[in-house]
This record gives sequence, structure tokens and C-alpha cells, in this order.
Amino acid sequence: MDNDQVAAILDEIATLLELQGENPFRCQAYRNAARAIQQMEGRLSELVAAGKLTEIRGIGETLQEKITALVISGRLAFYDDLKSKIPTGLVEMLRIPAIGPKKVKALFDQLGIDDLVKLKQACEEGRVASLKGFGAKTQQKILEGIAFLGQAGDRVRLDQAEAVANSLLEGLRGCAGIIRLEVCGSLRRRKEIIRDIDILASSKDARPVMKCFVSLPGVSQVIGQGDTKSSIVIDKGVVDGRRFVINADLRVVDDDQFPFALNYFTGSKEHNVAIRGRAQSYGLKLNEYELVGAKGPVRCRDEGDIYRALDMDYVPPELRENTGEVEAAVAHRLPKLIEKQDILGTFHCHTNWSDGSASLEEMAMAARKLGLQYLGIADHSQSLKMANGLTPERVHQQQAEIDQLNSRMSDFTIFKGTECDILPDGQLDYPDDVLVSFDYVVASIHTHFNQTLEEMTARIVRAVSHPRVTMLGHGTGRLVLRREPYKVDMEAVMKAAAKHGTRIEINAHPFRLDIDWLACKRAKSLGVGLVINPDAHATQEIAHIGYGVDVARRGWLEKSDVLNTLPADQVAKALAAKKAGK
DNA sequence: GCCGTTTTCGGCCCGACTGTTTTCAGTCG
Repeated sequence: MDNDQVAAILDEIATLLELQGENPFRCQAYRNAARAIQQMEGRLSELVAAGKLTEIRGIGETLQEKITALVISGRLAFYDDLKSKIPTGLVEMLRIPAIGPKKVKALFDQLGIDDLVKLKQACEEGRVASLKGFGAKTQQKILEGIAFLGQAGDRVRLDQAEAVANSLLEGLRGCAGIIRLEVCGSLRRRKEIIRDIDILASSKDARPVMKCFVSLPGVSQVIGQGDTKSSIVIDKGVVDGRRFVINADLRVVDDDQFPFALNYFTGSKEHNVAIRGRAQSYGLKLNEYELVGAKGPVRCRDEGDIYRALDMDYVPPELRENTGEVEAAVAHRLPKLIEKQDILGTFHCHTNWSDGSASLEEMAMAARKLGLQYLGIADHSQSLKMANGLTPERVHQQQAEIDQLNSRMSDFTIFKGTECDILPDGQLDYPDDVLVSFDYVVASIHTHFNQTLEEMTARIVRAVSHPRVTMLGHGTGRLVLRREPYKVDMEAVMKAAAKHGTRIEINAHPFRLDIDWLACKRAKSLGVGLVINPDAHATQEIAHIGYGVDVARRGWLEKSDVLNTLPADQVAKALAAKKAGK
């Protein structure tokens, strides 16, 4: 077993122990170990072979034995035992907001409820409300929670789908006879939530390609296998307390048909309808196989040729939602979208001074290795005790360490920032004399999520209007497929941000991707500057910037719309200007 | 279950909110 698999099992053990009512610290120990393994560099198997597992902080004698068993044999009797004792439905029940291990256990012990279906029924019959420790409101919340989970249903996050797609592509590249190969569908359009994976290949002979596809490693079920289309299921087991199952389709066409099929299967459906309409107005017919008119088929070697044949500019996949891109492509007024390599640095990163896992220096080195010129450190502020937020005294110490690191590097700059909590009344978590010591301030909300729309809007408007605030962090607080955004009038927030020259972050963490692409588009039209931040809590998370660029591209953003496309010296000037109130 | 030590047992992040209670347990971040 590799690092990720072991970490996943340790995490699952923690959950199962919680459901058994185990000592919470014992459960936490398993979670800590899982996290340590996930974030370690190098292979777990090498440490096992060297007998050096206990050198990892959070792994002692007992876990060493268990991890060794997992790495070597792939099995652990203790884990199998736990799983056989605890119904998997209980793990699913944990996903309901406001329901934790104690409540799940009570429901199971007292009512025999061991899955969401039985829970829903018990709530509807009013049996849950009469349980000790439960009441009418809890019962109602459970019902609402189940409804929310139903919506989240069979969809997965972009990063999860991408990982599966990449391994399928890698497998397919080993199959003989493939000429061209691309991912299409919503994954190619880089939507933040994906329902299934669409892959397109061209080949002279589809059959062996299909055969190769359905026998790739990781395929848990073959739904269909034909000459042009095959469908498989990938089952990753329980991930984050949810069964992670995703469908993947492969279509194989002749190489002549490839551009048309690619365009068709990339979608969106609405975009396809719009360009088919345009083809019609040219007396042409466009489908997944060809573009054809009275004089016969129009030869197209790639997608660009299709758009050109319709007198349009090439429309990047991220824009294909029929929200104005067709008209813009006709008028040759499409934006020149921002690209990953335009990003020269970033601002919202955590270190082990608060709740990150890496040191200042490790984060800086990792950023430099990614080709960035600068890195902004924004650890949590003092009131966020659970994340080890920095007191003014520790802020001072951290800034001294940053000065020292900066003096040793000529080709890289660390900017001093903070992710300062926005308190319930909209005040900031540091007084002005502390705020002024930072190069920049990211203001974010981490508490009191359930204020009314008016309260929350006033709170955030007040924060973005504060002269010391440089940018707003994760604007709506949503967690992809996990938590709804809090109630806030983003329009009002954006207008205040525009008025005060405060930027709004695109949080590039694939769990957040907040603000989303639609809000991005709106922000740009309101004249709000944007900035792409990874919210990295570990060195490898800095690369999440790419997901933020995806959001920005879907939001029609160009290089000039995003602060961290500026080189270090110009960014320093921009931050100083904002600080000076210019 | 880990860690550290005034070294083998006690602390482990902790405060706020919610809905349930009648003084507090569970959940969340």
C-alpha cells in the first residue's frame, strides 16, 4: 500500500472509533497520523523497511505496528474487525451537518438506524424528536441535511475527477492504436463539480482500444462496451466519509472526426446549440462527426478550424457556457484569458506558525521551486485559537524571521501578511498598530456563519471598507459539495470592494473555489480587482493555484485583472499604495 | 494513541453556539 492508501485507512479508523464512542484523543491520534503520512515527502515503504516510522511526529509504537502491517501485507486485522462491527451507513450519516458521532451512535443504539433511508423515515415519523438529547429542531435539521446530501449526490470535486481522469489517460496511452486522446466534458471546461468523466480517442480500429480501456487497473465495473462507446465505473471506496464512485466514458472515432467529436463532447450543451445555430445560418450542418454543407463536408483538422469556418475566434473550453462567448467570438472580442504561467506569486499561505504543516522557509523554497518570484505568508490571527492564531507578540517574531529569510535571498521575496479574522461585528482581529506592520491583510470569516443576510453583509462590507484590508479571503465560505455559502449580498460586498480598492480573492483550494466563476465575472464588470490564492497549508498545496486559474478563466479574467500576475517589485508598489490609501 | 517528563501518567485547542435541558452535551471551526 502507498502513502495515500494508508492515510485513508487511518483516517477511516479514526471515524469508526468515534462511532464506537472511543476516547476522542485516541481517535485524533489516528487522524494526526493520517495527516502526517499524507503530507510527508518520500515513500512510507522506505521508512517501514528502515524501521524508522516512529521518527514521524504522531506515530508511536502502536501505530508503527499497524502501519507496517498495512504497507507490507495491505491488511490489518484491527481495521477489518472495526469495519465488520460498524455498518457503513453510519459513516454516511456523519455527513449530515449538525450530526456527529455521538448522535449517530444514539440513533443506532436506540432506534437501530444504520443508514440515511431509515433515518429519513424515522424523522418523518417523528421518532427521532422523542429521543433523549434530540428534539423537533434537530429532527428538522436532519431532514434538511439529508435533502442537501441528495443534491450533492453522485458528483465529485474537480480535483478528484482530475486525478481519476489522469490515471485513465495514462493507462490509455499504453494502449496500441490510439492517434489522438483528450478529456472532454465538464472536466475540460474545468467546472468545479464533475458528474462523470468523458474521454475521446481517435483510432483506425476502435475495438482493441475499447478492450484495453475496460481492463485498465482500477475499473470496478464495466457498464457497457461497444464499438464507439464504453462505460466503466471507478469505485475509490470511502473518501472523506463518502463513497467516491464515478463513471467514465470513452468514445472512439476516426481521426477525421476527432475535432467535431471533441467539440461536441466538450459542450456545454447550450454552447453546442448556439454554434450549431450559427452553422445553420451559414447553410451548414454541425454534429459530432462533421461540418457539412451543400458542397460537401468542410475539412477541419482541429477545433480551431471549426470556429474559423463559422467566422468565429477559437473559444477556449472554459468559456463554453453560452453566456456571451459565441457573440464575443463572432465580434472578435473574446478576452485573452489568464494562463497558469502568468501567476508570479501568491498571498494566502499558512505555515506551522499557525495551522500549516511546513515552516516559513520550506514554504518559500517550495514556491520558488514552482517558479514563483514571491510568496505572501498569511497565518491566522489571534482569535482563531483552534488554528493557533498569532498573538501580536508572535506576529512580531514571525516578521523578524521573514526579514532574516529575505536578507538571505536575492531572487525571491516573502511578503508579510495575515489572514485576519473578521469579527462578528465586522471589526478586525488586530488593532491598527498591528495591522500596519503587515505588507498586506487578507480579511476572512471563520466564525459565526449563521448571521442573517443583513448582518453578514454589513459585517463583510465593513471589513472590505477598512483601509488596512488589502483583500477579502474566501468570499462566501462555501465548501464544494459540503457546505452552502453563508447568506451574504455579494453584490453589495463587491461594490464596497470596488469603492475602496480592496481586492477579492479567488480561493484556489479545490475544496473552496470561492468566489466562483460567475461571481468573478460580476466582480470584473464592477471593477473589482482579483487575486488568486491557494490557501495552502502544506508545500504541495501551493500548486493549487492552477485550480484558481481555472476559475478565473471561466470568469473571463485576463492577466491584468489579477494582482499576482505582477512581478515582485510592482506588487510591492501596489501593496504599499493600497496601504497608503491611494 | 502520542508525547513529554518535576519520567510511566496526565494532558492532548478551545471557545461559542445550538438545542436540549434545568445545568449541559454535542457539534463546529
